This record gives sequence, structure tokens and C-alpha cells, in this order.
Amino acid sequence: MLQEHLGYLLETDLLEEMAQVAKIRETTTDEIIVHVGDHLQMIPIVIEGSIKISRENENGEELLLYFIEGGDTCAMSLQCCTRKIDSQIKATAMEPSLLLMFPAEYMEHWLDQFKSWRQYILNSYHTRMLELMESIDAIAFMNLDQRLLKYLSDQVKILGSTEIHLTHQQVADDLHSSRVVISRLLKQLETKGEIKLLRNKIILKNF
DNA sequence: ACATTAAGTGATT
DNA sequence: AATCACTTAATGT
Repeated sequence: MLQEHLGYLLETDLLEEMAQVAKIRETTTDEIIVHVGDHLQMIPIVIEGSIKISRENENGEELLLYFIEGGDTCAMSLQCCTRKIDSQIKATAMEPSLLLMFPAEYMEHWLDQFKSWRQYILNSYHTRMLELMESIDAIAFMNLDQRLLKYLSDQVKILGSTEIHLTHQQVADDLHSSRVVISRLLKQLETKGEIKLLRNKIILKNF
């Protein structure tokens, strides 16, 4: 099981040790895995499915930062666990997903012991950093209509379907906009023939 | 048939 | 681009 999903990333010795201590967690769609302010004792690695990472303010307003897919871990959780800091982010399952959870204390000890783990963690920080910059670019330099298009194509890429099962309200929440604005932009896209709108569903064409 | 929730629209800032 | 106020459409009970 571990070998099959993580064999290309991590060395066999490590996988064997992980198998001893890890727990599997299954999530349903839209299940919130981590709230802002949670303090985690377990480090998650995504085996299957995809997770949405977002920022949330005290009013419950959100902003999507990036997605985590199979084989990825969340860089944030690593520091949260070892330093006992409260989580700064919210993690939501975008589909039924499978997570590997293991106790935080192994984290450092594996860093010393396994080269592949060190590489995996460093690489994880790096890709998360890149993704963070990408989303900053989007917020700073792109108009909302461009951001919306990017958001839609990201959904297609990650969920692997051109049918997106989201309400306009959910899209607005992720982009930290309002439902009315999103509805209007989507309507424009539909008129241009780029998408088709149904209740609770957006179908992307030309993909 | 009625209530609830999602989506569409005009006007205003 | 956001908000308000209202309408219309789709769905659940």
C-alpha cells in the first residue's frame, strides 16, 4: 500500500517504519481536515484525492492558497507539529480522499535518518513556495475574470473532470469575492460559449 | 403544494 | 467589483 503510492518518493526502510506507526484517515468531500487555530499532533501525507488549502480570517472569510494532491504533504503542518504552533491555514478535502497520518515526533528523527525524507521535505517546501507565489501573482496582477478562469482550469486539472460540482457561492468563497459578481462573470463566459451553467454545476468546454 | 436554496438582474456606490 | 433588494428557477419534503 505505502510502497505502491510512495515508493517513487521514499526509500523502502522508511516506508517500512512508516507502516508501523501510520494511521489511515478517510475523508468525505468538503470535510474540513484542519481548522485555523488547530494544533496538530499528526503529520498528514495525501495518498489519494486532493485537499484545498486556504487562509481564513476571524469573520470566516476565505482565500484559496493552493491544492495538495497525491504524494504531497503540507509544509505548514510540518512546522506546526514540531514547534507546537497553531495552524495558520484551513485544509478541506475536495473529494473523498485518503490521508496517511503519523505522529509528529518521527518527523525530525527521520530527517536525520533518511536522505529521501530530507529531500521530500525540502522539495515540499519548495513547491509550496512556488505555489504561494503563483497565488500572490494571481491576486496582485490578475483581474477577477482571469482569476476565475484559472480557478476553473485548476479544478479541472485536479479533479480530472470538466464538470465542476460547485455552487457560485462556493467559487466566490474560494476567490474571496461575492456570489453576485461570480454569477455575472460566469454568465459572461457562458455567453462566450466557454462554459455551460447548470444548478450546482459548471461544465467547461474547450478543454 | 409549499419551503428552501441556487442563480439571475437592475440599481447604487 | 461589491452590495442591496428583489425575481426567477430548481429541488427537496
